[in-house]
Amino acid sequence: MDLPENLFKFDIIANDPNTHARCGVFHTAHGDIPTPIFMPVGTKATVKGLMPFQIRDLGAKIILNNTYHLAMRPGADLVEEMGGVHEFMRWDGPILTDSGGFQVFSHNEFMKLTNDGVRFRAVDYDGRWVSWTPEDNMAIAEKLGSDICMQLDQCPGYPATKDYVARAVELSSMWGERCWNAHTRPDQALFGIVQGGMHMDLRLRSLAHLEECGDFPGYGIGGYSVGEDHETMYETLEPLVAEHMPKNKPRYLMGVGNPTTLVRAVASGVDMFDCVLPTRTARMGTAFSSEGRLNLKNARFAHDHGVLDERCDCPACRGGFTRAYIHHLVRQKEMLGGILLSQHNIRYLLALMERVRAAIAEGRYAEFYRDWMNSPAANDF
RNA sequence: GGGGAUGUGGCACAGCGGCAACUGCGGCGGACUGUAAAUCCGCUCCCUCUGGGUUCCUUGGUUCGAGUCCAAGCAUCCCCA
Repeated sequence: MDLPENLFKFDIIANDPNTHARCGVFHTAHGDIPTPIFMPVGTKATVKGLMPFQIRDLGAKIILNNTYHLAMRPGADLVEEMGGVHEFMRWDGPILTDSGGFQVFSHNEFMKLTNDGVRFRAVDYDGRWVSWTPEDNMAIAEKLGSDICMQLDQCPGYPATKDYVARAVELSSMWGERCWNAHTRPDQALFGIVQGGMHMDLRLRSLAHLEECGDFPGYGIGGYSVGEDHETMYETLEPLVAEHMPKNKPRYLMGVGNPTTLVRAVASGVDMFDCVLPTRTARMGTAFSSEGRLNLKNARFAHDHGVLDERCDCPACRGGFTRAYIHHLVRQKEMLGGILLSQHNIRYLLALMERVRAAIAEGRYAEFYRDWMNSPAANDF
């Protein structure tokens, strides 16, 4: 395979003059990723309910898969045998695989640290104990063949004692180094992950260690949106990103998909986001809109002739599917309801990010930010 | 005409002497942030609501106490003529 010369380079196209926002392009073997960007989540090698061409038509440039889930089912060897995860799921654009650290550590009662890794129960599958080292995790990621893989990390929840978070930072740092040393696949970028909870000193320690142990082509920012309120998150997130993280590398705020948080985090200099929020809430009957969130299950939509959002160009809105119809689908638990809403919500976030990029490119992000914060939707997210 | 069965909250069902009454559906609302999630959680007789009032086809009875037992009536369903 011929690898492009600019592989994993991050070209910054514009820096907003009044905020820390920037727009750029990150180059991968399966295509360029414009930033800032939102990445739809397709945990088990599928964005639930959507065909790859539909995901592409919504404007998605990169999607997520999950190493842990795919390792459990159908197994990394099988995916490799089938030609890698792109071929397996028939998506030829960039793919980022999350390590599974989030999953492993979200069930603390079924997890224990070992000398060189973790043991945990595959609670969502057969419940058996699985042992993982950072090296194992890299081997799986390489078999899957994603364009970007994430280091194995420990994601502490909130609230957590500083001591506990400090240990998570130590462990994540050590694992980041081991992942860096174990990772060999040249067409796959490995991102380190900054942890440290709501403690600035721990965040900086985590970042410093990652910078020492390898030349990561990008950095994840983990351990936010784990139960803390928004202002608590911004207290450390904003200075961390705006003042301390390397400017020439993409910064990926993991697990955040609230539109208002996206807009604000971009102003601090975040480049990438992912979140299950648009797709999960879609399947549960919620639509994102310029009016805020709409719960399509509500009786008030039963006779509503309007589309989900007049300003939206998603298939559901372009197709003229009324709120009344989608209300009916959702209430009857018809598959199409979740499918239409998933497309709508993904499009909502991708369109938002398109406007974000345009605003940055034109040097008017401060204005965009102000307008967003004054919009009716801003307070509802 | 004869025989049998059943009547419980919007619907379907449970209940076999201590019940404002199990459960499911329906209805109303909420949650969802690197997907254990097309899931989960409330509320759903009335009121002046950490209490009170009326309920289980109707009426009467037995009992400290009846949706539950007895009697009569009404209604519905099934079988035989």
